Amino acid sequence: MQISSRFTLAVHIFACIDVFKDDYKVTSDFLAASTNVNPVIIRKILGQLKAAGLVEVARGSGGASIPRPLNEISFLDIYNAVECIENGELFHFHENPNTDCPVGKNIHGILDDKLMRVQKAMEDQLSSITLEDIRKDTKELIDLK
Amino acid sequence: MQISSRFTLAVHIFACIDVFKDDYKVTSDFLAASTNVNPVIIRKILGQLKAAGLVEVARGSGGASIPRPLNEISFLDIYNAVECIENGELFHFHENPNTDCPVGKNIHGILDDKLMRVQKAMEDQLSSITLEDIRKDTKELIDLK
DNA sequence: TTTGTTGTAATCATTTTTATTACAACTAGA
DNA sequence: TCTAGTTGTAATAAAAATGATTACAACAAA
Repeated sequence: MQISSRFTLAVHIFACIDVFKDDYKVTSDFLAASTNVNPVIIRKILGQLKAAGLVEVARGSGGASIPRPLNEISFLDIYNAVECIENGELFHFHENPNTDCPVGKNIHGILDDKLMRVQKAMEDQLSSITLEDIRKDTKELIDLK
Repeated sequence: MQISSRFTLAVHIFACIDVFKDDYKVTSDFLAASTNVNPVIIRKILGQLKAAGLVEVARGSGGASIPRPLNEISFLDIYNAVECIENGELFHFHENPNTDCPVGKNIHGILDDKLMRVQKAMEDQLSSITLEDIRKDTKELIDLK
């Protein structure tokens, strides 16, 4: 199954905060309007990003901001903040393989290192992309039009 | 969310077919017993693998077999056969970002190439692992005990 | 004190996964 | 040819995850 839209939503949120930080108070309603997603969903994601120290959210007065340099926030940081993958494992195993079967008994052990390599390759790529890349590309596209 | 256990199940199925091919008729019930998964699920996965040309299943008399050399079947082949990811895209986007917002209008375009790189890295790793690797490791573990 | 906002609980609809029952179609062997 | 075992598939259900929505207390600034 696909990786939850929470991840792409989170990147969208960051892009909005950065683009509009000087001209608007970027509230959950503001972000909901740009993403076309319910404001409560936005607030949940902001809560996860806040817990990971990736955004600051002003209680009461409202508005989100980014407390760190954009090049210090990677896609992997965001992914980890919002994904909540069980055990941090990308691949799901069937629960109770038959331990009386030599294959059933060993399948997890046989696959673990290989699947970990796959997951690592993906996470390495995620960590190579930062919000600074997004900022540049966004600016370019906005200036263009 | 995690990648469906259909993938790890499929690898388990291949390992069983190979290990037991000389001593048993490897039916969906046999595989269900080793994986501890319902035989209908096994038959569905076998159907997907068959459609991809990765296994042969004997209608009527029963039993599955692998028609190709193990080193010619990669994890990516299996992943593609059973995953059925929508559009083949690993990452899910929120549906209707606001096109009146410069960020909403461009977010998909901005992210596409970057997310494709991530997906590609993962798929490249998947394609580097074959059933021959599984056969070796399985044999080793079984002989050991 | 008013106004706008956040954080969060509760509920619901939808989708996806997995399990399960049932049975027609099929094949090999008796 | 009949029987027994198996596959393919439909139908249904249960469980889990996602996302939407309503509601409201807590909060902070003007």
